[in-house]
Amino acid sequence: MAVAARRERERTARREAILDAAQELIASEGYYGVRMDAVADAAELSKGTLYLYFENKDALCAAVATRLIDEFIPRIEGAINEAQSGLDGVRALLQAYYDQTVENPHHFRFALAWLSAGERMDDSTEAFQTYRGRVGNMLSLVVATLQRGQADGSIRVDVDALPQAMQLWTSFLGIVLVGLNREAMEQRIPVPVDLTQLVPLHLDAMRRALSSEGTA
Amino acid sequence: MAVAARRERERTARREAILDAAQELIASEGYYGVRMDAVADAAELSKGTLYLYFENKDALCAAVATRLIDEFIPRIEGAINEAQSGLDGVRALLQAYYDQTVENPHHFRFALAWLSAGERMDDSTEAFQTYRGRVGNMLSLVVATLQRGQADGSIRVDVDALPQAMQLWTSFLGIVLVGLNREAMEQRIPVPVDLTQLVPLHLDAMRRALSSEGTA
DNA sequence: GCCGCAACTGACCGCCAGTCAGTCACTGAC
DNA sequence: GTCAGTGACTGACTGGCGGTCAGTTGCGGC
Repeated sequence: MAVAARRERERTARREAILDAAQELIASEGYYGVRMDAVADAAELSKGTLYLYFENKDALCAAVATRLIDEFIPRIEGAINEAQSGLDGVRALLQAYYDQTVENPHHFRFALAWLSAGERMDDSTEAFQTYRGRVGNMLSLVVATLQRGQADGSIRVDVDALPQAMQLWTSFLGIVLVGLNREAMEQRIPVPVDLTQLVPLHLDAMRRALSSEGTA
Repeated sequence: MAVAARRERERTARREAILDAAQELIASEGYYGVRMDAVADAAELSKGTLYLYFENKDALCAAVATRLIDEFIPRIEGAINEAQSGLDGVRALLQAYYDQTVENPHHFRFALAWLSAGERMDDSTEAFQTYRGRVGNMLSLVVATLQRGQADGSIRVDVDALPQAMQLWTSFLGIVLVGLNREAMEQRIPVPVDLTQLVPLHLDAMRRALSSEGTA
């Protein structure tokens, strides 16, 4: 059936077109500002059609976030591979993740909405499963980099790589969150502080915490 | 005018009653699940009346969050004061904040919504100003504890206390965020990990990063 | 007894995610 | 050639919720 094959191609093309439209709108309006009507308009479709391709708004957003992660995981891998040691690799990983996220913060905003929404976000859809897989890939990168550092002697070996990776990643979550809204934050928080130092300070702290130097 | 004084008392009492109702509903439904109609019902008022006491939902939530912070800042201060050194004080502060937040996570969820909502949350209201003041108080506690540690020699002196406090606090944000949803997270994240270690691991990392030992 | 004023009410509005009965265009069978 | 079947698509509609405002109520002062 050549027809079925063409239908399938057209279907994925349309899906991509919807994602293009959604991604652009998210870039200009932010996750919270996007309306499904606007996505439909931009994709030159009616709103009902969107729901033939994505189960709901969250699933659509998850698909966009997956795309974004796919774009920048290779760049982060590149940065890690250039590092001289595992410990330097950790620094490179975090810095690359931060730089990428500042450049395009939308995948991060989505992850945050997911984490903080608790039960209110429907994460049972297929698009979400795919997204979760990507999050797993990111974490695997962190674990692998820690293990590399333990193997080459730059990172202390008296902790398990997996929980330590979670600590590393999770603490960085907060740093990125505040770093992203640096300017707004400096006004919002009723304390005069220069947040440009936040990332370097945190990287230093993590280096100290992870370095094999100082371990008996 | 005794009448005016009584009116004033009644007005603040009513405001407190609304806050009571809102706080209870938030505790059972979560910040995202609370509806203004439900608050009005619980307070035995009509919805319109709520808006005579609070400019909008965000302002009401900010007022509830302020209450919650007011309840537990003293307990955190107590924990800090019992610590032997500034470095121990940092540990005590974070641990106390974490324990309090696990017990009643709603102030944290609100802070998170504020931080991640960006421009979409109206933080110009008076209730919000008050709330911001409380956030400032929390941060001041962190700064003071760091300075105490620098004075007593337990914390390294080669960094400024204020930016370091921001690093400390901000990185803890992520830890608390994930720690709060520990069980859900362990299922959600596609990596088998025991998140109960997260907080102790982070406290150890911070101790290493801040300790004066190891500094030239 | 009546006026003024503040508190309060609840029907109503606008916004937006999500739905579904109906239309349209194409395809393959005869 | 035509006609029934099928999948893609449509857009008016629904429901939920934050927020509004014209109208009501009742207390205090005169």
